[in-house]
Amino acid sequence: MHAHTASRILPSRSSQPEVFDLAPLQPISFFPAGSEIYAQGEKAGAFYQVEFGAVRIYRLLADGRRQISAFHLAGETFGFEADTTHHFFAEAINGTGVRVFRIASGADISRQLLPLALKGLTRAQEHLLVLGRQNAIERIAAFLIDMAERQGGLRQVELPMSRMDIGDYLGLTIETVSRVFSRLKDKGVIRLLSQRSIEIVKQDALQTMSE
Amino acid sequence: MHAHTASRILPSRSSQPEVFDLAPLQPISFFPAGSEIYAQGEKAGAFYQVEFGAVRIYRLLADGRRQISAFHLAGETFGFEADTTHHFFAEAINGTGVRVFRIASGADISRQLLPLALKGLTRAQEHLLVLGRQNAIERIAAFLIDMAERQGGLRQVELPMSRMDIGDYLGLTIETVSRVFSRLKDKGVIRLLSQRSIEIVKQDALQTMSE
DNA sequence: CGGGGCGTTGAGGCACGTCAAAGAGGGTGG
DNA sequence: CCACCCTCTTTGACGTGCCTCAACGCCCCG
Repeated sequence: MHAHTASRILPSRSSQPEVFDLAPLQPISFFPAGSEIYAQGEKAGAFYQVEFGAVRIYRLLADGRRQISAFHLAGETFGFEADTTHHFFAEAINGTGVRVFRIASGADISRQLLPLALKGLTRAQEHLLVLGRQNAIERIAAFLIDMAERQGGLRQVELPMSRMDIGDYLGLTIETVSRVFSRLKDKGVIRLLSQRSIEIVKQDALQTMSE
Repeated sequence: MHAHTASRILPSRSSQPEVFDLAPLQPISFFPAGSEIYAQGEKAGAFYQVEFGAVRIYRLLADGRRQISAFHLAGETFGFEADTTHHFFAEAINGTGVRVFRIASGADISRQLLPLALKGLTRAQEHLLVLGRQNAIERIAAFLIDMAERQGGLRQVELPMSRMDIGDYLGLTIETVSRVFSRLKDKGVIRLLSQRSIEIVKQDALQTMSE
């Protein structure tokens, strides 16, 4: 874990701020783009709250195939594990500020953690439906709607991650992701403002496609 | 919820028995094959421990496509939710005995529930890798290994669910499931003892295929 | 012994993956 | 400030693994 502690506190864009009373003034660690926050097999014992930036949680197969199980944006919490070992990798996608909450041995924070764990469980199970039973257009539509909701439901949505990340999250190749984006653009459902920023033009059409 | 309370307590085949001290003597409810334990949208407020039989947790798309997010065998616990509403359906696959633990309002059982929620979260995230990045043979191999481990690691594995259930769990059609079973049989990796019972002949080959 | 659900097998099609090449940003150094 | 370069993205042509549609087989239970 190679983190630089930030000298000043940067503002959080959190849409759902979560406060933990066990340690009110944790310092913020800064992780450069692409840097590792923790690795699979590493000892766990903390949890993390994104202050700014974005994080990807993933797992690898021996031949390099990658599945991103979750993205975490500003305000969201991640990193708690079933046992004392991390089962996944966590990396900063862009320059990312993370508040690290070390769990003091003996401390019981199950009350705070349980709702977060349950929310994560529901999210993961819903994502199973996407990966198991939806086609490429439906996957992208569901992804865009989810990203829009997590950014406050605005029409303009920032995508902090690459096409490769999106593909590895949705179980698709970068080419398929790119082609579906183009098809949605041609249909007038979305506009590509820049490579990492889209505008949802026809919210209802997108909603219909995601079902 | 149409359950018949069992008149006698049947033995659990649990490999990982879990005991909750909040209510030591819950009665067992019996659910016939195919019956609903709870439905999506229903009010939550309990959790469930399988005594015997098997349960499927699933979600539906509007057009009937189904994704089973988890199977629960004897000894396993399910049914806790992030908010007060169920996000999934739960059905008995075969005749199934379930111990229902109602959560008294105000009671704090987060200490007991958190490890279960975290284990479920890890399981779901690992299943995401299977659905997102593995092909049909790898999915079936991983499924059989998982079922074998959960039944004590024996060579003979009981599959309480239909091919359709397996397909809806692995994101495959029944035909593909059946074809992969046949290919594994032809290769001598497994033997089909009956439709719902297989023997793992080459454990190591199966392990290799699942990676 | 007969019916019905579940499972298996085959033939053909299609959605997505693979391979390849060109295009678009954006970051850096001159 | 601009030009270059590197990486990411887009687009096209083609291949293939799984799905779809169809028929048959096998249990299991009456």
